Amino acid sequence: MTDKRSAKAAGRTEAIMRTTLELGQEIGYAKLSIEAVAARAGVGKHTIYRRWPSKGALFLDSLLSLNRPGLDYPDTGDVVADLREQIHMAIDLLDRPPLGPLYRALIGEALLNPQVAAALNDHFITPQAEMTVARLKAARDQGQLSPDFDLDLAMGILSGPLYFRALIIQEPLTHEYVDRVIEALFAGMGPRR
Amino acid sequence: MTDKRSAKAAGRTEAIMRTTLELGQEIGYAKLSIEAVAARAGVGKHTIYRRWPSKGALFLDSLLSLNRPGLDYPDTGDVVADLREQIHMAIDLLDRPPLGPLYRALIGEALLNPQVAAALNDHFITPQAEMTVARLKAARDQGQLSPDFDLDLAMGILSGPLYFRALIIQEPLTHEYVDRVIEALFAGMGPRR
Amino acid sequence: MTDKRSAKAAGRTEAIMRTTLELGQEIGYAKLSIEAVAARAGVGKHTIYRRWPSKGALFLDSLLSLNRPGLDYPDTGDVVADLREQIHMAIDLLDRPPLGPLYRALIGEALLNPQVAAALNDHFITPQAEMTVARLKAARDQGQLSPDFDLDLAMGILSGPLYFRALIIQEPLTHEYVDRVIEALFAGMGPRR
Amino acid sequence: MTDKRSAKAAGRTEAIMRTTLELGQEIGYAKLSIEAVAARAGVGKHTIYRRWPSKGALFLDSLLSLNRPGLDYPDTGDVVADLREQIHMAIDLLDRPPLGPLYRALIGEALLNPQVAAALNDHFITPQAEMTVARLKAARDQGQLSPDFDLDLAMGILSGPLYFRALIIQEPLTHEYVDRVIEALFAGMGPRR
DNA sequence: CGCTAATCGAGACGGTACGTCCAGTCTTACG
DNA sequence: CGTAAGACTGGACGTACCGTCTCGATTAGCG
Repeated sequence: MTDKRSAKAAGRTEAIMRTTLELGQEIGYAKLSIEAVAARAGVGKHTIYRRWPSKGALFLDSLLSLNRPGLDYPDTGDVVADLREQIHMAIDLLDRPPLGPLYRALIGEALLNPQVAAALNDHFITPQAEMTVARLKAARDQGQLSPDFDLDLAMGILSGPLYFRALIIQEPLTHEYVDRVIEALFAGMGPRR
Repeated sequence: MTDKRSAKAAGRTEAIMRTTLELGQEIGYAKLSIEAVAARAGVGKHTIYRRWPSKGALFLDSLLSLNRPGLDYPDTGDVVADLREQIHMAIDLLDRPPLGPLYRALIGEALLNPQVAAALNDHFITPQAEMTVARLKAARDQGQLSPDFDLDLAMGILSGPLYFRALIIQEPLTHEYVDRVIEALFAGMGPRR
Repeated sequence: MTDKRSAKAAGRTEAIMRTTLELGQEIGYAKLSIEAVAARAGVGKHTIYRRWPSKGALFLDSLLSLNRPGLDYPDTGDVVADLREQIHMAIDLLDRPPLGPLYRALIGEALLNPQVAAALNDHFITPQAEMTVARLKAARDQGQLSPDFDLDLAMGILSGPLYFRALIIQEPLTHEYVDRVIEALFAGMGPRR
Repeated sequence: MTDKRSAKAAGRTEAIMRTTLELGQEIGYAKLSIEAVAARAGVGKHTIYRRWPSKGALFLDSLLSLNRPGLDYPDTGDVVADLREQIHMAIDLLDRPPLGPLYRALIGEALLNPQVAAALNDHFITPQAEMTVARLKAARDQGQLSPDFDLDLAMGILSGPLYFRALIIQEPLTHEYVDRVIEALFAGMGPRR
């Protein structure tokens, strides 16, 4: 039975993060200000600064507090099908409203602020990547992939094109594009197989 | 015969961009301010706002004014060798100091500011991608690649992992990693070749 | 012919001082804030900080911008009558609303802030005292006072009890009290006249 | 026999006041904060607020806790000598470090805060004035002063110039100046006795 | 002597204002 | 006319204290 103090503080923390997401959706991350979050949440600015060192850190935590569900990787025995399934879900969540624009802004902030980059990696990118790697490793262990299969490289070839298309080219991701990437990853693209 | 006025204006424009890069290297893009650039360049703020609508736009132009050299794609007849050559040069330029951190910040800004994103795409990303696509197309036309070779997909699989590693994972790129990506692109990664 | 820039700036300066006095009368000096003055005057905070280093300095200037009138000393030939006349006017102005409470607060601020104290002395207290001393000196030169009459001491004995009563004892000043002080100054209070 | 509770509480009260004076001397009254006093004294803020309603009240009490000694008026039979003696002592205490600056600040606070003004009057100014008045009254009763001698007026003429010089003009007080005021009080300053 | 109540240190909290920085606009004076 | 200089409004920054409010953890006399 946790103490009442924690209960109250946790409630406030949660309220701040909820308000951050709300405001973030309304006006966008770039125009978001700690001042406005504090005002909307009915909270003193210090209460926010006590918990997070910067707007980016607050925003990161707020986003991470959402996407706990659905991270788990299926393992049906068919590694290709599992990858498709999981990546389809991931892009449906991260590349579409309401989360898509916020996640894009979060990565933008990470590129400007090393602290945020480090936290983002530790709390989201790396765990996510490790799940993919783990699933691939299981497949390799089961003999579905060659013994010298390069797990990290495969992970990069799976994720990279999607991030590139979503963030750099700024075109929406489709399940079809994911499938083509997966296909290419395993089959290669010639010349002359 | 261009008038002297233009000459003077162009000189000023160049001076502003040079100062922007200087300051950007000293204090980082995030802490850069138009105020500071104007002061350092000995220029009125208005003179900057007359030329660029935002810090991001100024920064983009400043960076683009640098890397004109070396964009050209070689065509030795060996598409794999040419890709390696060109991509090695590209990452040497864009993923290492002094340009690396600035380019990273520029992409961060683009993710927060759609105008900058559009301009960055128009003036750098797309032209660069098109050169890769053009080189691949030439190879396809010469029969080195299968007729249904998906040019855009290949370009995404070449660039994506590099951007992913550099920007998201934030690990430095190596020639060896580039080579492994190229290898995988054409050969595929199993299962069972 | 003064330039237009000064005209505009001067107008703003005056508006700020007027607002300061308004707010000062409404909520009192202690609760006055630069923030509130700026908001009410429709002016950026920086515009105030550019002109005055502190709330006290702003308040001092604002008050001094008012009481230019009526400082002049009469000289009817009768030094006692002239002192009465002038001092009555002074206390009517400085010890009664609307100025009284503000002047009291100004002196309070001066006691807490040496910069304000110095400015107050230079711009009000000393000039005022010098006028009294000058009137006394004229009287001495005309033989109405003894040649070794101590001008500064007399000025202190005239002003001191009034300030003491107004500020320390905090009882209102009356013309009658002024008259008794003047009477005592010249006649002495015994023992044995 | 007072209870032990009081003993401990009194110790804490005393510690707070001691800390207040310490900090007041180090950084000045203006920069003093209840927060800082509490931290330095190792005491919760509440413990201070439970005892004093404001910074000014705390400071007043802290100062008053010091100058218990030396308030007593001598009565040697010679009223002039006694006044000199007592006033010399008073200015030596109140117009010189370490107490001088603090006393000055206290009066400044009183001018900004009516509650402090009232408390200062009740606990220091009035008792002190009454002692002077009492000593003068004794002299009058003994026939050393004329029967219609105005006691309050005399007190004002004694104290006023000293406060005026110390607080308004901000020049240090000297025994010699005190003597000249006393001399003028009794003898008057002309014109033509 | 043990128990209820007060007091305490610590410090979180909502709030106000601070003094600074910069954005983006506007004005003036120079060349 | 374009410019350097810089004043201007406005908004947010991150900090400092205010005075209030829990928290447990000591004490306190009272039963």
